Amino acid sequence: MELRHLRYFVAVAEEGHVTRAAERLGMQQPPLSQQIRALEREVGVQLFRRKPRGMEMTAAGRAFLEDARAILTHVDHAFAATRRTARGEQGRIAVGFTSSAPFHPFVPRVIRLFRDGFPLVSMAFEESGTTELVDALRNEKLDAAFIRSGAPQSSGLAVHHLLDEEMLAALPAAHPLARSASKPLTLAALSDEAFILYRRPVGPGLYDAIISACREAGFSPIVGQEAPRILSTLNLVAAGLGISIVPASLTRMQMDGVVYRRLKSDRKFVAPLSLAVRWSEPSASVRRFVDLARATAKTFRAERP
Amino acid sequence: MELRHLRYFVAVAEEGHVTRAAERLGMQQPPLSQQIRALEREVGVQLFRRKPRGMEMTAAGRAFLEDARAILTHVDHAFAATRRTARGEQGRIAVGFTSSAPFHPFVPRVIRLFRDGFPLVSMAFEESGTTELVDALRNEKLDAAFIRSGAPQSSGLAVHHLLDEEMLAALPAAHPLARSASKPLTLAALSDEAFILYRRPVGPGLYDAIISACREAGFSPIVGQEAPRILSTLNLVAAGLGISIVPASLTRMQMDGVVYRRLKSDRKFVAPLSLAVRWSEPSASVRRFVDLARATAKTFRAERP
DNA sequence: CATCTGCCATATCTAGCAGATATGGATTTA
DNA sequence: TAAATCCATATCTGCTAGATATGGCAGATG
Repeated sequence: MELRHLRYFVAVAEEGHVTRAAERLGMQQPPLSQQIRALEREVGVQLFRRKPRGMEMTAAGRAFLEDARAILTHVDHAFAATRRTARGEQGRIAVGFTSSAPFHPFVPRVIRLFRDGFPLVSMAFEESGTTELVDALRNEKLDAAFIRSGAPQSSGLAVHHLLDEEMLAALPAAHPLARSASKPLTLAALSDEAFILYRRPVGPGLYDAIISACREAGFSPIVGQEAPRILSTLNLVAAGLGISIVPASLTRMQMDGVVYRRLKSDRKFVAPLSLAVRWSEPSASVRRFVDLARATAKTFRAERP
Repeated sequence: MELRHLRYFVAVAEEGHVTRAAERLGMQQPPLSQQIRALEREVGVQLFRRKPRGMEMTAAGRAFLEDARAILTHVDHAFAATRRTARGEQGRIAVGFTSSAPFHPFVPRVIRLFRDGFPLVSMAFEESGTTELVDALRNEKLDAAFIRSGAPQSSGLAVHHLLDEEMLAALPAAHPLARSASKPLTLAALSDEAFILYRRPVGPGLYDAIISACREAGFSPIVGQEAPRILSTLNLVAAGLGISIVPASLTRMQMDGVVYRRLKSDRKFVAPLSLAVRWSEPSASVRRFVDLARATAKTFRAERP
């Protein structure tokens, strides 16, 4: 039993006439007659009554016609869906991001654009620290992740740098350095402060960037507290336990008791935002997502140099 | 593209290994490899990644696997459903009956037995006069009908006699002849009465039977009223406009103002109940229904001779 | 490092069968 | 009654699915 039997059966059922059905199928009547017979023998049921002027379906034939049509339609739909999947227009993508990434208007913008462009691709989201995201990528639990690392030393992953975000000092509102609103601070001015930093094993990217920048400014920062999430960091600053250095997009978070200050340094002090994916054979949907993110980043950077 | 391509694809997808899938399918590895290639060429999508130790599905391949499985399952179900239809275990049957037929316990019993025995056969019901039922049978609107005729002269129909039902006189409660409860009436005793009869074009079976019996008793009945339905007949009797002769099962209808009397005659005065179907190629479900009705009638007659 | 094993791909051959062609039988139409 | 219509059966032929032979590559083993 093959699909051609179903195609032949449907044609004869719809025409009610073997010769006309054969024309429609582009073949001769006798073999079509024989194929219908073969089908009846295989099902073990008489599907048609032969009349002097055509064929009339039995009740069993009518029941089979419904199924035959549905099956042939399903085959067409299966082909189409498979092609859409291959083109990245359909499928599933699991995206992760660090806790600071969603504050940046870029990330929601990429997600919106992707959803608008590929409505048949279902998206799942996960928020975690960088280390966990990298593991999840490796384990194929996630397909892509927005992270704050410039270039983690992770084999099997491709990290696409998207953009850099200015880093600001986050100070307690009552801090003396919080008063001069218009003058950027030097890092050196913070050398005696207790720093509240994002926990390194969770977010190595930001941690390392801050340490490195302070080293370059001539001091090793006093780490007073480590916080498990970016929001905990700001909470501790608001409580007056110390200062921190955070990506500028965190200012979108109206946090009482925290004042943000720009930083002046010899080299632009920025936090990178990158998209990490596995090197090994990304699906077409993932490739589409990466391409869109990179194109959007390019546009974003052009809009605000 | 044929079903065998789907069968081959599913086997390879499930085994993740061409050689093992070929064994499972009872063929050699090279032609299976070629057929998978042919399928990929036809869909225009890479469904597998070839690895040194087996095959790994792409995202498109995974999408296609779901569809392929569903299609193959649907084919199996289509065969099974078609066979069930041919055996009369599935399908549809439209049954009609005259307005007096459902009062007989036999009819609901047949319907219940059929429903219990063939739950996959859907049933539709229609109530009408005999003439209309016969037309509907001819027009293939109905598949079977319970009628009151013994043997209508209708070409193309087969009429299966099921059982006979005693006829009773239906009298107004205040009628003088209503008083002697235990003695059967002779038909001759009703010769001066106005008869209320079921309209002949609607129900020729009962009408003719009554006229014929009266003729045999030596008189021609005075037809005072004709009624369109059996219930109308009893309503007019209750109103005192005349008497009627009705099948005994009508006594199950508790009608105020009507008294039923048995009739005494030289020949048993009965109303037949028959099942009519088309001669031409009844579906298996209809054949099943007829067989069940006849077998049930035989049982019924044995229970009450 | 060389050799072996495992596994898929390509090439060639052969048998089976789908479709073409010829013919026949039954019914309907003119 | 003859011709037309329409499905069925028989025979033939070309195509392709599957069998067989062989090759290439990667990984495992000694």
